[in-house]
Amino acid sequence: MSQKTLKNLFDNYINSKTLFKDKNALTIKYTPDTVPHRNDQINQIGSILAPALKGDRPSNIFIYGMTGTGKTLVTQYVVGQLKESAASNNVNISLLYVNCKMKRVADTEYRLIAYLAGLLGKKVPPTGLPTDQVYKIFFEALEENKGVVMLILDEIDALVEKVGDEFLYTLTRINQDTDNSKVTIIGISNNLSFTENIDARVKSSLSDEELIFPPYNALQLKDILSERASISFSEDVVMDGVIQKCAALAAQEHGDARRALNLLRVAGELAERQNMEKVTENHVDCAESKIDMDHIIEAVKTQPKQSKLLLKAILSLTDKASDYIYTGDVFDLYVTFCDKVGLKPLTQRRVSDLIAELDMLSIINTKVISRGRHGRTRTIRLALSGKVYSRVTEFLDSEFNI
DNA sequence: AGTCCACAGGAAGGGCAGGCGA
DNA sequence: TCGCCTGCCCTTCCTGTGGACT
Repeated sequence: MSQKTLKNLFDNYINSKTLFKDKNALTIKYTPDTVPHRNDQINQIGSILAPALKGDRPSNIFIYGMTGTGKTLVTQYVVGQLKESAASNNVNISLLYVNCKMKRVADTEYRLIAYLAGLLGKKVPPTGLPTDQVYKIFFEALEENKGVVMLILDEIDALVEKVGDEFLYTLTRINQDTDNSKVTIIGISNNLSFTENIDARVKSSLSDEELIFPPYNALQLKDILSERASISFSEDVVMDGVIQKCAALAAQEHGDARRALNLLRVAGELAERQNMEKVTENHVDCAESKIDMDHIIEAVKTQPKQSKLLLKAILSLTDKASDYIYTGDVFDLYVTFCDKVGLKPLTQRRVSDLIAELDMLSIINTKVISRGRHGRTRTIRLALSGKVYSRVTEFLDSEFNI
């Protein structure tokens, strides 16, 4: 592209009519004024938390539901309203919200407690202190804090899976071990069978109250989308059927509202980029494959070098063999690749874990099988197809000159 | 019925970088 | 500076195992 045409492109962009009024309303950060189809849950959580307004400690709550069923949104909505009422009645309520999946922020016990202490205004170094020291700092901060503290632990299942449930036990004991503080823990989990694997003591105190958020159906998704679309798009931009299609696609995927909103937003962006005046169903189709593709490509790009090389070995083998390939073959080829690139190969044990990680990311599909005399192993198959496959191959080829 | 393969995957611990207080 | 602490990545060592083969 010459520099002149690039200037034209920018000029065109500035002069083109934008399809969006307020794109924010289609992102997950946006908190709407009302939450449709969640009245029951809002009222339940509201009545459980209401004692906080009189300075009492509400029961702990545990909330389950698949991604995009409104758990976080509803919780933040209720807690936000509660805080407003508290403020106008001169009651002190503190909110501590953490997403336990946040990388490098709250993905270990130490970091979680350090982050929480930070929210209460106590600085804790990112590393270096013994864990009990960090707890001590956090507890002191709680004691100094007059009033009820609402501790919202979002995606708590991810953290427990990673570091165990010990920290939950410590947290649930806060109210017994400290004098002034009144702490209510609100746990939010995507995993419905989460509490099956945690300590019984933790379980009983953590889930005083349990709530399950059912998936949205296509009609409910359509309502949600219509409301957000009217805020975010200019008038008469979204064609008939677009919202219905987004809702239907997301409903197939366990009723995930986040997915539905993403689809609509990306469809709008695609239409805008093509200088179209309307968003059509066709754009939704494109949005669907774009979202999936971006997700995978991003995952591949952010892998460490060893994983990328391993993936390259898997790609090369699947090119040749039409059927499954096995851990042993992959490891051998990976080692020769390492040799060529001048990288020290990892052990088979470690590679086995890396393969499991690639499986978790849905880049490959694996299954543990027994081949009788030929031992137990994992069958590995690429989970990429078409455009995604060629983009990944392209990227890995440019990364390694083999 | 017993053997044995080729790994899976758990447990423990080493080495490193980053950070603390003394 | 030193000793001690952390998380993270990795290795070493180990036990477990489904089913083809003997």
